[in-house]
Amino acid sequence: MTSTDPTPRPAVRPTRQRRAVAAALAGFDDFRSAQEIHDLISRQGESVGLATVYRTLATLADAGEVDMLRNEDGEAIWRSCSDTHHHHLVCRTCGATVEVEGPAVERWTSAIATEHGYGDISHTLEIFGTCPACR
Amino acid sequence: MTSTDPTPRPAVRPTRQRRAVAAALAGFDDFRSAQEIHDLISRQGESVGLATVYRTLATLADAGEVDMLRNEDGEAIWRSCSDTHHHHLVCRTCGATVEVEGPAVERWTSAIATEHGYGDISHTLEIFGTCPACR
DNA sequence: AACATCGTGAGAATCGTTCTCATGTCGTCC
DNA sequence: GGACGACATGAGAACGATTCTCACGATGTT
Ligand SMILES: [Mn+2]
Ligand SMILES: [Mn+2]
Ligand SMILES: [Zn+2]
Ligand SMILES: [Zn+2]
Repeated sequence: MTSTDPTPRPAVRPTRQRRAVAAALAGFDDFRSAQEIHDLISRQGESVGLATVYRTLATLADAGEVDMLRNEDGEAIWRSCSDTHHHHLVCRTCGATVEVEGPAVERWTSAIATEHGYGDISHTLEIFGTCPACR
Repeated sequence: MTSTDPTPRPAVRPTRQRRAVAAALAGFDDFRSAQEIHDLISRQGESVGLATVYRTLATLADAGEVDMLRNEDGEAIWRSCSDTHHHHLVCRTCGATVEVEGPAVERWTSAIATEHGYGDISHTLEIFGTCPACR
């Protein structure tokens, strides 16, 4: 009783621009803004419109291939990530990022939510600090 | 060996505008944007400039009297809060908010940070869901 | 009352992000 | 390989939240 493909997605075409964004993402470990990523690409000689960078990042984020979070100024920052649920420990100074997991925290959030009658839960959790290299 | 006042703050003057913002904040429990708060004030017959609303909210946030967080669109939203460290369980539909505390989570975040050599830690944690009234 | 300082507001300016739409590219079927 | 419909791109305009400017008002202190 295997169900048929439930989502006949329009199919994402492999374009030069998308490859450029993917390549840029592969080149750093910390979180970068769309504009920084756009600059990185330009500096590598390629040309990709800023709007396309935004569109591509949004697509990748939907697909769960990149994480997007907001810095203290509210700007969206992005980086490629593993495909499992996780959170981040981010250096406030240099941006160095560690992916962290915490089953206990996951359990706690859903317990709290249930306790108050909330359903359909999601959560955001980011830890900021100063990394060993920046102390 | 009591030290002298380390911070001779300029003293915040009690103005009509600041009272209006405080009164507006007292009128709701959920998170609202600066513009919504500005509208609330106007609707109550008073007139306070939008820039002043922003300035007052920022001051109150610095003083720890209001919480500011960002919704999924990155907009800053605000509400008055208790003076102890806490997090929020927010209804995605109506905004109903519950303040929650979790000593275990606090311990976990600092443990994780220490484990990776990070210092001077802070963190953000928000839980979103659908409240009982909205299910 | 006079003065120094702080607060306010209207509108301009910022700036990240999204939208428009004419044009380019991809995949597919002949 | 040419034709075609769908998807993708980019330049610039448009948007929208937030901040800045600066002339003017309010506060509190002597
Ligand atoms: Mn989690
Ligand atoms: Mn906490
Ligand atoms: Zn660092
Ligand atoms: Zn609700």
